[in-house]
Amino acid sequence: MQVEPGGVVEAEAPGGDAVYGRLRRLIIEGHYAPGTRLVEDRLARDLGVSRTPVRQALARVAVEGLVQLFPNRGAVVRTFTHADLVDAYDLRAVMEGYAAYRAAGRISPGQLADLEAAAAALEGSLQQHFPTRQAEVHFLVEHNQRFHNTIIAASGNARLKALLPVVVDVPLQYRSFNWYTREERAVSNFFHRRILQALRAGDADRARALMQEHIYRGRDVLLESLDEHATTGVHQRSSEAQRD
Amino acid sequence: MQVEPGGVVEAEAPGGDAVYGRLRRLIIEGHYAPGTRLVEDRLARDLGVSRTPVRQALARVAVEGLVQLFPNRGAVVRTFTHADLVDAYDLRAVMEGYAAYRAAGRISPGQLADLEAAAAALEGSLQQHFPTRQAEVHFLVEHNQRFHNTIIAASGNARLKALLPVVVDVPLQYRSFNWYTREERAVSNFFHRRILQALRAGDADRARALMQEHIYRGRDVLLESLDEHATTGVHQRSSEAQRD
DNA sequence: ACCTGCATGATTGTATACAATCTGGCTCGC
DNA sequence: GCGAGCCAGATTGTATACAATCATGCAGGT
Repeated sequence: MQVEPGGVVEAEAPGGDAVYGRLRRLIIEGHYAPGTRLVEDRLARDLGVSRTPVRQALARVAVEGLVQLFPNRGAVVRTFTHADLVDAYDLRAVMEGYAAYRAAGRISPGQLADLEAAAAALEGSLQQHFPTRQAEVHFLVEHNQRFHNTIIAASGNARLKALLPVVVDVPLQYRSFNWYTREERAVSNFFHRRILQALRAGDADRARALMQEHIYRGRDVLLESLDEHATTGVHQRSSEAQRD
Repeated sequence: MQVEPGGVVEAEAPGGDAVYGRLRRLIIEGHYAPGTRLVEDRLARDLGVSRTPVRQALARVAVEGLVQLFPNRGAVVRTFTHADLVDAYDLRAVMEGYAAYRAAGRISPGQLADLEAAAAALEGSLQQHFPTRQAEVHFLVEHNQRFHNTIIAASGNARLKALLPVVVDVPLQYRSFNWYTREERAVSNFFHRRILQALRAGDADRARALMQEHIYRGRDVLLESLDEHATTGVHQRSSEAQRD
């Protein structure tokens, strides 16, 4: 979540450099596929700057876990094994479940309205026509993030808000499978509505349970899709770097 | 936790630079107090390297949240408000509670022995004499980390293991208050024993409950101590912006 | 007296040059 | 024919120089 132009992790951290945000976005959106070797010189040319800010940005995304750094041997876009994805989603379920639990007692009317709007946008998108598949995924990701981010913000725990992007921001390439079928999207919308309802009622336990199930469902769909396609370089050996 | 010389956050990331680990340690151990402005040139001289690796390291600790970066105005060691500490400990309770829950079904005999040893070391330290207060705190921190890290490792969730240091690694300055009184240390040891017992029995729910209470207790003691001392720049509102 | 605007010093952001290290293939010796 | 050691290319790690940006203090006008 939170992949804004100045896309930052720590709630505030506005700066450092814009290169960081650009690189982060490129990785998350899949322009550099998992397993790709990131040579500093090449990135520098791609981004139109020198190696210095590139190195900076690489160090930062490495802390987030989006790339792996090998001493004296450079950076590689992190590949996620099956187990990695399971771990990430399990953890996310715990953390966002906790966020929903806390949000139940604190969420403001304005935030409830935001949730309502995001849920409605996602529902409306089922009838909407998009020029490209990519545009559609972008739309879905954006409003889905809005929904989840609003709940996280409503939890009132700044640390949680700052930390969750690191858990959630897995390359889009993986996540896009979540909405592969219309049926799955309908199920997802169903959970959004139920979560919203629980938050309105102030039912913390139920909000958590629903959120956790919502996330677990996302995990299962993702893993099934990956197993079917079996491409996408999920189990790709890191030694094999794609040149372009 | 995990403040080893090569101290890294991502489980693997061995390199990048050693400067990162050193800077990280300096901040965590309180050599640079919260609120201190970190001028690159000065750090470079302190660490005996040029500004380049220092910048690198600053970017990384900023992602972790140990320092705040202000564009064109440099870095400042992060100050923790009362609310920040509450948030961090709440989150830690959730995450480590989850770790304990999972560990209950998976922990190995070897890991149980490690826990036993760490708990025994902490208990023995009550009768032990230390040359300085600092040496004592170091000993306590080390074995306490060993205890907690073992459980986290036993949880079998790599992502959790990689992420927790970011939540837990708050400047030592704050944490050292946790063991201010002998009584508090005894209580802490009591919980270690009970947690160990629950893990041995494979009682996941109980392990989680005990771990959470253990952490909440740590939080309370810390906050009370801080309120009493009221020094330490906790509520320090330096010129820089508070969080949202 | 106070506010505005500029000059100056300090500090960050970027680029480039060079040293250290690794990878891969080749030769030489067995 | 085959393996150990070395040489060359590529790439990372570090240092230094320079440009861009910001804070501060002072002067001058209203």
